[in-house]
Amino acid sequence: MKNQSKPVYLKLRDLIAAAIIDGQYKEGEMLPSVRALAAEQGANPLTVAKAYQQFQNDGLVEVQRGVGMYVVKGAAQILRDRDREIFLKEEWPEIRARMARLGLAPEKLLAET
Amino acid sequence: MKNQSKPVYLKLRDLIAAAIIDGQYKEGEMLPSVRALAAEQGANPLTVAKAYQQFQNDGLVEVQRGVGMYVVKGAAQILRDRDREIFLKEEWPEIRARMARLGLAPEKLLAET
DNA sequence: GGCGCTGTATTATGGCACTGATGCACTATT
DNA sequence: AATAGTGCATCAGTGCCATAATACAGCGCC
Repeated sequence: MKNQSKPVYLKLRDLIAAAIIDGQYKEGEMLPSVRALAAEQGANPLTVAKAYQQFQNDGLVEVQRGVGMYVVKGAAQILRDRDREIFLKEEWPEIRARMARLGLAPEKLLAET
Repeated sequence: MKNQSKPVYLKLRDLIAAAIIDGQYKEGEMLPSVRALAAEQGANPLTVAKAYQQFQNDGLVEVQRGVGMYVVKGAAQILRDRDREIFLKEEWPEIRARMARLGLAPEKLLAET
């Protein structure tokens, strides 16, 4: 009955990415250890590691074995640019199409915020 | 990397819902048979049946056993209203938050279409 | 009745993603 | 050396998804 609409490691990935972009995890500083973040989020250390893995592959964090993982310089910028690209190219068109189908008026949505 | 790995039966569900809302599958008319849609979409008949199942449960289609499944009157309206509700309450806030994080201006994007 | 079209139920199987427990390798500090 | 903190690899368990192979049941038409 573990019904999560979204896998935990992806949620964590988004959480971490947001933290980096917002400067909560600053560049050059160390990320929370897998065990620490796992305890904080009530997840498994391995699941957190899997989330971190994504950032290693992209070269956004550097691993010092036995020490910790550090945020690479310029990671926030890269991350934001990349996410912006993905959002505009892949997600936004779908959102627009869906709004059109549902007959939602853009002006209304903007007024409500 | 982003698997567009959404379950097939959910993709089909969205596809059918969109078709009903757009009037492609008109009210009172018959939906494609499970076998027909399966062949057309390159899916398994059982998977299509699973997608159709969702609409039966919601009373949006009526089953005439041995004949076919028919779109109930008012289904398009109900479907659109329900989807609109979900979109506004659950998805739109997240989209807004994400756009804010990425430094994207909603007015600009909405104006461009 | 016979044929062909509908949807439905059953059972089994393979694949794959997610999660978890345990232990190991490495490093810094004492 | 001892200790405690890192990340990482291995193995296993679980659940969902999709498919397959049938078989069954209702309806319309000839």
